[in-house]
Amino acid sequence: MDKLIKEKNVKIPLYVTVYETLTQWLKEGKYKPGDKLPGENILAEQFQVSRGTLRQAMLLLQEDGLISNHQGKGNIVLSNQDMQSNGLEKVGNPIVDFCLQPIDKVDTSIGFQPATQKHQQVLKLRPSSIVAVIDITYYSKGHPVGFAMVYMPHEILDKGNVDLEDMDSVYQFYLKLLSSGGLYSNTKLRMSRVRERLSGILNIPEGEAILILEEQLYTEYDIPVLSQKLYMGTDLYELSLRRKSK
Amino acid sequence: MDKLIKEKNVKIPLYVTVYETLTQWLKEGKYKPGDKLPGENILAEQFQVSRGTLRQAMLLLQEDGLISNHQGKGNIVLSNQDMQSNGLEKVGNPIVDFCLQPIDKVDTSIGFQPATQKHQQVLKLRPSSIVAVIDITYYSKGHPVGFAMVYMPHEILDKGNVDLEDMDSVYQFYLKLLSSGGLYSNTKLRMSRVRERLSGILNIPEGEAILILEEQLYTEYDIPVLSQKLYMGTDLYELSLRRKSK
DNA sequence: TCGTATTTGTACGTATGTATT
DNA sequence: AAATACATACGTACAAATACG
Repeated sequence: MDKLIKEKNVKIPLYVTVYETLTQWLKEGKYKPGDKLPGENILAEQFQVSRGTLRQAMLLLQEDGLISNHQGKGNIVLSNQDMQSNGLEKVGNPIVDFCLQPIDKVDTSIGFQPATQKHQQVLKLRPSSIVAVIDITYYSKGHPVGFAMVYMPHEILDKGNVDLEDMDSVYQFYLKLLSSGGLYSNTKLRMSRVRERLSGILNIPEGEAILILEEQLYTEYDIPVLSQKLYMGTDLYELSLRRKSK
Repeated sequence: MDKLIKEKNVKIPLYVTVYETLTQWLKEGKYKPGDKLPGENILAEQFQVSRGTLRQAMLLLQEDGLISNHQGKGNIVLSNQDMQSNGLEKVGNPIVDFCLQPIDKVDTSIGFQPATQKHQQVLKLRPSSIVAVIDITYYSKGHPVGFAMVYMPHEILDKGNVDLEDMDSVYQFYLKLLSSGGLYSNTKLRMSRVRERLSGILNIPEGEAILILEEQLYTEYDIPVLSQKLYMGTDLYELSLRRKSK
């Protein structure tokens, strides 16, 4: 379990390489939106894999929203490939991903405090535990546009071999966590009013509306990794996502 | 294609019934968070299915966030089952689903207009097409809390056998569409300011901030079903969703 | 309209690889 | 080192939806 952030293994399953090839084909336009892909039997033979393996690749393509499968019809290339960007439904860094202006400066600071009762709950900590509080301010063109309050069990930071004196190293660790894979979240999104402290940080008058994203991140092992509150200034953010039917 | 809204077939695949049984077991607490489920071979034998079929059921459980699979370890029951509600990542009716107060009244109206250039694009219509504009106002405790502008190709409504004089019938059709399955969306979420018309409808002063969700819905066949803009009043909404790593 | 061919969906069985305990 | 458990991969067969003559 020492590898919260693990390197990819070199071993790549067959169905993944097939999936990657097919993705490439679609990107190249070898098959265009509306086209029917060759039948699964044919493709399987072309790739020299069994049909089952090929179907695993198809499933990945479908999850990406690249194709649509239908019994009797075939596998059809879909047209909405523009929206391939990382939507909100994927774990990432919304403050950076969805800002309408490029983030060009980041300011990080870190502190430590005993776990509050809420932290004990959502981060599954003991009362004696220490929680790292990472504050991150995001700037665009010299102005603050977003702010993050990240709560992380000290243990996690500890295992990450982070230099707590080097703020850049702390921020990089945070980014690496977010992109490390195998994470999922409980996320809540709402609007609220800017209050005292935030008003100073984001340079927004008190009482103004602001977008708040609050979430807990867990590993695939169900281990809490962090809890964070993200503040995004109005008018500067547009969150995109892909929704699917149940 | 006449069945944009289709009834479920009676035929239920084996792996789905297995999945449903397992879901039931977890709900009943037969296996608790942190527990390891019996091995796949054992479960397969219990259900009298092949291991492959059982694994299809496991995949569904995993997608629901109910279990986590790990090679060599087993299938572990996860703890975050509270958040089983329909998150924003699933197609639904956010104005109703995420309002902190219960919606107790809905006011629907409908009109028709030629497809604008934008509609022609996102709804894939010809210039001569007619678009239905459905306006829906949502009330809670006598006050308007949300507003929807739904644009739908006339064709879709037509196939739905909707009584255009009966506003309740129109709204029910809209709801049925949203829950009909096999849909996906391109969704954008942002904050904006209340302007003239909306100010009157939602009874909010002009210039106030408001949450806007704008999206296009498509069928699994890549056919545009509707384009809509949802307005949700501040402080009254909290959108929850589940994010996953790529 | 009705078969028939095509194509994907479901299900089984088997074997081997790889991670964890 | 060995046992256990999930992951990958192959092959086969039939069912069900669709397309087409």
